[in-house]
Amino acid sequence: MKLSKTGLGTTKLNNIDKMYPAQSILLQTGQLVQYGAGLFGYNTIPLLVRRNIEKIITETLNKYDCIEVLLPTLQPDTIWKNSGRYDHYIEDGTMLITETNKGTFCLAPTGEEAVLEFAREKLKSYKNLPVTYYQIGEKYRNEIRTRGYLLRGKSFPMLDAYSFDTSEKAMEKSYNNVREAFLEIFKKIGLEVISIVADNGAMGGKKSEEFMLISEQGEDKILYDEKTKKGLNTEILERENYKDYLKQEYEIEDITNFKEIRTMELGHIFQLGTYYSKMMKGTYISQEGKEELYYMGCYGIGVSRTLAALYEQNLLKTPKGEPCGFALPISVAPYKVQIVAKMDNEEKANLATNIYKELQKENIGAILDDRENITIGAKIKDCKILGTPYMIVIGDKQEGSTLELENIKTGEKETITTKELIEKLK
RNA sequence: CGAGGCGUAGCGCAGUUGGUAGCGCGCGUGGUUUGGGACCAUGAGGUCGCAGGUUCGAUCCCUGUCGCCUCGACCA
Repeated sequence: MKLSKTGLGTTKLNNIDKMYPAQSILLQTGQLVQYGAGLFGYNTIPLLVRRNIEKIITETLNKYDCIEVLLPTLQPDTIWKNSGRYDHYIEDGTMLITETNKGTFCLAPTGEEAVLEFAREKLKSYKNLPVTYYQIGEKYRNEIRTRGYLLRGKSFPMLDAYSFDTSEKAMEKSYNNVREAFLEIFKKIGLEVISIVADNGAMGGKKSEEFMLISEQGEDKILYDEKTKKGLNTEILERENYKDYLKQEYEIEDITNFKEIRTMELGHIFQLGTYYSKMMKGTYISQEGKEELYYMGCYGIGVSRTLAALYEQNLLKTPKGEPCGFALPISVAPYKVQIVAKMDNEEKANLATNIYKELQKENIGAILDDRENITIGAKIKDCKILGTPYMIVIGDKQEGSTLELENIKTGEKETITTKELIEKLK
């Protein structure tokens, strides 16, 4: 990507939001644009980071034998009336609807109804099971109160997955399969996420766990024990028989050593049992020729929330402690290296352009800062604002074709040839 | 939905004890610059969120309303 073609100018940061500094920088620099509470437009780099997160999700889930599908986000109201959730979601204002002369349509806040419609078409026999479907799609929730910009919005991309099984035991197996996949996904993205006991709601079903990132910016309060790495959402304590629940399902007997910390919920998984399949008549024919209900599980990852968490976690600060940008992990950074060059010097401009072309040839994402009439100092600062992990400066100090590569996060510098650079970033 | 805060130029903010507005950054033009956000000159850009009321006159006072942010409640 050539910076001169992106429409991005330089922006001096000022008065950064203390609560969410990284997102504040994204907004000030035009990388995110806010349209209203919980409604955002994405400029190119955050969008590509988001795609990379989605790519990690899909590749990992595929590896774990999950099947990618796409369900409509605009759905006829009938499927919500069939499940019995229509009135509930309308009353509490969560679901957005559109009235037309052909009936009422719902913007889906979640996908259980739609996926059951989908499953019924094909999963008619025990021979078709088990199956775990998943999709990444925009979800719409008219949140009463949005929070933390991307952390809780009204329109947001979410990964939602649903497993279909013939028995409780099989459901548990599918659940654990997705659970493993989720842990792998967060690890690949570069976020240290813990899984903790969550409330499984009024829906019945046995287990439910949340994938939490420990962060003061989070809105959840959990009790966590660092030694055993076990934790639970404090909402559990409101249940009558929480002690039995913790003991039976999670082998947690004593929580006196657990400390209260704040976290961001990035993922949530549930064993649903037959709750939805009963309500929506989701059945298959068993080996004995009988009609039986699906055992279901459902699983979600908030993609935009994960994106926001990623930026916030990789915030850079000046020596004085002022936020000044971020350096994204190489696994999700769409552009690995930024080439900052003195473009008014033909020799240096050519060197920069050649490196850029070589990297392109090797399919390594690179940014060439070819904007004219911007001082090199400003370009160097801009590198931090875009989140590029590595930087090459071709300026007055440049001699020959040996390059100086700087790791933006650590500030470490090394001299390197173009060949070595390609090897390193491949 | 309860409580608090804030709406003034693209962004961040001043300000007017009532006489229709400024600063920094950014943006345009000309020139000098170019290694950790350069400088000079010059220029453009605002129904002071919206609607009523009080007043000779309201961005400022009053009432209402909308929007945004935070705390709480809520959160498949």
